[in-house]
Amino acid sequence: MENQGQGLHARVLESLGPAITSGTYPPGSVLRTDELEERFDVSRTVIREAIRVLESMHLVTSRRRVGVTVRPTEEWNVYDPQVIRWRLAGTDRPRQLRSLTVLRSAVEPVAAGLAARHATPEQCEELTRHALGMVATSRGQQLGAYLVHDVAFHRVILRASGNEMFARLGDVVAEVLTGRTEHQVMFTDPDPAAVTLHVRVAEAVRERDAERAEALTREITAGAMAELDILAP
Amino acid sequence: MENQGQGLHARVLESLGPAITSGTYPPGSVLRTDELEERFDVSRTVIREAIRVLESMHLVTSRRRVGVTVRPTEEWNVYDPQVIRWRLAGTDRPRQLRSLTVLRSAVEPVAAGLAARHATPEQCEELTRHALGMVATSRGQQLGAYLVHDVAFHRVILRASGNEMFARLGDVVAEVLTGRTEHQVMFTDPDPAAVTLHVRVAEAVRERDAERAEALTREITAGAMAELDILAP
DNA sequence: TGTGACTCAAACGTCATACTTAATTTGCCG
DNA sequence: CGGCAAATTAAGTATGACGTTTGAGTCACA
Repeated sequence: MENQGQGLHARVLESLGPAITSGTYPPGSVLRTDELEERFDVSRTVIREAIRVLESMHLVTSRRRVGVTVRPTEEWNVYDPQVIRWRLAGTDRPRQLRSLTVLRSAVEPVAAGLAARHATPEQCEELTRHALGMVATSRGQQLGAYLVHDVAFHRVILRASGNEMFARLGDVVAEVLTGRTEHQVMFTDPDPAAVTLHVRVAEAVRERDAERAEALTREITAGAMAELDILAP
Repeated sequence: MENQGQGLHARVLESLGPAITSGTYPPGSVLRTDELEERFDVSRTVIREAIRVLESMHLVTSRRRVGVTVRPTEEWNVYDPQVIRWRLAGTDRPRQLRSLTVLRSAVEPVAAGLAARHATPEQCEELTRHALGMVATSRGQQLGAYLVHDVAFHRVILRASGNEMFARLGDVVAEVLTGRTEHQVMFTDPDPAAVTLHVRVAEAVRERDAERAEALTREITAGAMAELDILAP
């Protein structure tokens, strides 16, 4: 992740954002700028800029005479990568991982189907390389190296789909995969069946078999959901 | 849409945002704050707050000694509702409508399947009501009324899925549906087959038949893609 | 001629303060 | 009791001063 921008306003954000998304300030809570000013020991300017950003994420609204109010959860911009990161780092990480995994299960199969139609030869090669990398690192507690290939594989699929909306979910998928490895502290090696599926998806894309690429990816995401005890849709 | 926030910074945003997303300032362009200050005849405070928001959308980066630089398209937060709205209002609206429709085709069927499992009786009732509303307004140039029911129907599906990520796509779908009606200036009444499909989806959800709800919704989104000449995945 | 360190200035970043605007509360008066 | 007006409060805006980073140009030296 490239985050952690410079500047005081970023520092304030990195404190307020998680505090809001984790429920430290539940919806309806009111913050006052001069209070924050004092708490962070920064000028009004800085606080206001941070507030503006939170406002653009629909985490808060700012109204005269009343203060900065935390908005209800349903209104948050849950697709904002920053918000996703904050929530994954917070208390409802499990819930967050589940909803993101369901999203994956909807998007990735379709993306794989499109990738089979649109992937460039270079992308096919990348795909194969990462799938083989997964095979090579799937045994012997090389979870770190495995994760790198896994993330790269899914990123290529999403990018190769040719749809920019899908492509931008690469970061989200990366977070989910990383989170899964770190969270459940995968002591065991990855499921061999899943590894094989990735290899076969790479094959299907290379052979321009959209149907098969989609179906195989559906199996992968179904596995991911099963891991989190989400009943298959 | 509830937008068009108050305040000067919002006014600046509503001018800069579309200008950037439409390519008036292509990636790599550099803006200087004092130049903007003069152009909009507002204070630095206001400009800086607008810049912070654009920065949080990954539309620009602000660097010392160099100015505010427009970032490459691939890095934009294309899921930000504001950005979506700006792009839909701009020059590459057709391209935008296509990628959003592809996203719909991935998400909505899965959402419908989940809705069949999780929808409350109230939601089932809403669904039926809007489906019947679509039937009632599907003939005789009542496109406005039809659109209202159509949007509401899809919103309920997404919300009833129980997945917050899906639920938040309600606005996006609304934009797409509205855009379709307005853009292609639908003079003709809606396709009767599509109307029927909505009724059947409502039925399937009511009867808790996830498989059927998903399959029927897939037909709906396939139709939407066909309208835009997107080859079926 | 090429390279490296040094200086300078441009542009953003931060602060302090004064003033403006709008919404809520209070309280007066009918 | 009800409605309207004034006071109050907290955010919004403007402005001048100063700090910080960093790109670019310069100059000396090998």
